[in-house]
Amino acid sequence: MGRAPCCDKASVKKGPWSPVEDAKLKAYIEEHGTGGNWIALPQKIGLKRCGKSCRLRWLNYLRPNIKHGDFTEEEEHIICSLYISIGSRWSIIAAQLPGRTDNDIKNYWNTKLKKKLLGKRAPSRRARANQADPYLAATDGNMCGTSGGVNTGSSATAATPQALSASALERIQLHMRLQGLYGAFGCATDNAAAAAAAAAAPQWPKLETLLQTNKPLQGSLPTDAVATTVSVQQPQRLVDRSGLAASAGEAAGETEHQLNSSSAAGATYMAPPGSFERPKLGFHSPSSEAETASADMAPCPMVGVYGGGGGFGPHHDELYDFLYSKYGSLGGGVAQGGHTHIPPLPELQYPDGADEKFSTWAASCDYGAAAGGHQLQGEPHQ
DNA sequence: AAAGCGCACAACCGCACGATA
DNA sequence: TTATCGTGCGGTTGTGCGCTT
Repeated sequence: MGRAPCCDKASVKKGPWSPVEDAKLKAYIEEHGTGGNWIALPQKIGLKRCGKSCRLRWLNYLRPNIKHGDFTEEEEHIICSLYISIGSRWSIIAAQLPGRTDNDIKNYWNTKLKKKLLGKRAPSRRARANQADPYLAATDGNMCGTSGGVNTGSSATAATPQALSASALERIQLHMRLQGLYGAFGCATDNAAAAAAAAAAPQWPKLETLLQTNKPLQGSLPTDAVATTVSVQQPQRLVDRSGLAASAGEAAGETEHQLNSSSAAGATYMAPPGSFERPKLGFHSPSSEAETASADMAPCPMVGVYGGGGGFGPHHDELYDFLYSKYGSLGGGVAQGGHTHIPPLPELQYPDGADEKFSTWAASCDYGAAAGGHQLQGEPHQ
């Protein structure tokens, strides 16, 4: 059974708002409020607009104290941190940036920040219309399904065993880039350089650091967002943005190459010794939050805290499903789900001297590494 | 000069969810 | 309990502008 449309699409005006329409809407709402009914509002004031359109226009452009224009570095930093933590929950991110709207942040992320941090250019829409998704192509269709249509609609779209959303992949890349993981683990051929790169990479602090510099965060995040924010390490050196940007820029090409080439070539996320069971993702309770806050590096909540319902949202589960489906049958691990076609992978090998750093990362990462950690091996594996 | 292209931003679309009758 | 409605959200598309070729 379909839903009735929210308005008569034949009789509503679409497209850009005129100053007259803006003035009407603004004047009415400032005097009467929305009346709790956006659908009825346009009729009341004689606008040939859909109620949803009115709401969007008010929330994004007409309501007081809306900030437009350039984002500050601090804002960029918060967006980046929260994106890594909670994914594309723009409304939650927007709640941390007074005056910014979710739409604004979403656009800013998609058009500027993502490119700045991940160092990749989004394919043009023409290109997107004419060619397969670059990641799909680069990964033999196994790494992620992204471009238009694949992941349309609800954010709760379940990941297929072999598909990873663009958002999830971006978060892995971001996290890895910020952690300097590629320097530490991406290529085992130069351990000294890798260790140096890892040492130079920005570390991730516990929640208080962010709270101290971003007061609105406190008490305003939904439960799961708080949990996730606690669980994921915010960039520690809030002062080190230039370094962050620089390392992001420097690493961009190389990282992209490594990720793509390793993925494309049968890539070796290397399973840790022992089984790879899929732990249940769960909330980080307030009590465990207090517990983790006392640690120098806030540990991953998936370590030992799997209880309860909820979770870290579709992106986390999606990531885990992907990893699980790909490597669940390895190393004597559980073979649920019938993913028996997964080819055997080489034995686990940590690069010399990297195991300590890797386990640190694995313990503090919530991308599915908590069950023992996974490693992106730079050397292609066929 | 003009066509092609990329980018940024505004707006739309469809779905999920909660409230309510 | 179920159908309907309104709202909020995230993903996608449309469009105008500026730069490049």
